[in-house]
Amino acid sequence: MNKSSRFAVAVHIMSGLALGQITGTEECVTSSKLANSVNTNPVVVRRILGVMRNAGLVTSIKGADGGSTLSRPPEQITLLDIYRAVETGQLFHFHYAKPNADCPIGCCILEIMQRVVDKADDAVSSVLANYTLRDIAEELRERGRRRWAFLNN
Amino acid sequence: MNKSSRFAVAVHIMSGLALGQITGTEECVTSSKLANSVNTNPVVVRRILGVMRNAGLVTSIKGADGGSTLSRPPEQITLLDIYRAVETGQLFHFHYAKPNADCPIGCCILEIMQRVVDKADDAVSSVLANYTLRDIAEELRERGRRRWAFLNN
DNA sequence: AACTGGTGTAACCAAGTTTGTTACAGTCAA
DNA sequence: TTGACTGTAACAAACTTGGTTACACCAGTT
Repeated sequence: MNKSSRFAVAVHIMSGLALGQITGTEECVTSSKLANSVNTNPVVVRRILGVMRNAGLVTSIKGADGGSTLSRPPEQITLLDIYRAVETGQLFHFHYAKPNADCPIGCCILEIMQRVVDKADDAVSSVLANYTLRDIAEELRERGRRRWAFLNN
Repeated sequence: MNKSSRFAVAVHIMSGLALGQITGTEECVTSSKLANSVNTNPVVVRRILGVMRNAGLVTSIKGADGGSTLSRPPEQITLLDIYRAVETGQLFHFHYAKPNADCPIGCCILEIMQRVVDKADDAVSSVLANYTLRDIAEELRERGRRRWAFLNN
């Protein structure tokens, strides 16, 4: 499958924005802070933020005290939105040289497989559509609380 | 997602074996013929056949008049079997540097995402499990018949 | 016994992808 | 004007993928 971690990193970043928002601690987060959380370079974060921005999921503010925020409330952004923004193309790839059309398999197999792939894509989409950024941010907050409680015992 | 076409090529190859089997025209197919249908190099086909063989889906015969056959009847091989054989690892990858654990997001996000990815994996698996090689080979045969009829009109 | 047409597998290359990095121009608030 | 940001280009290193050549081995056929 996808050897890219972009989706995971994008979810991480977006969860960070959502968490800052629902806790009211930070509405506008810099790429540096996000990069520190993800453990990568700020440019990598900005690259992904750019994709989110193009998809209308994120708004960025330039200049000092700049940073990024979610364009919509976190309950209105699903993992499917992020997935669609970050992953182009379908789940499986057919990009090898076109099969031999003069052959009972080559002539039709791609068409048949396309139906299967479409169904698989749909299945993944409906799973991802079930999770909103609010769900994830709430869970992160809850876990944070428990962690904090544990440290104070 | 996966930028590899291995799954599609593997399904193509296995469908070829299945079609030869249900039509009774060829029980044992050479990598050359398969490569001609896929439109690639025989070594590429043999590479994938090797994976299928390791998964117990295919039996190969060496020497002149050699080739490969399905190890089980085509109705007992699903696209999920092929997928599992050919694709290692899960649907989405987390392989970037481990997130910052001293952070309310970094500490927990991977665990949360893992649950999502598992569900997505399951969803894809149940779609793929619905298709057997017999289904596909029958459809190829049917299409072949129609094609033939059209040409003879 | 030699030939022929297959398999299995290693080695290599070119192309593409992905991530990290540096560099730099632009923007905005203090 | 300075400082802290963003956006983006350019580049490199690592890895993956697919195609190719090469070659040892194997089993019928002659």
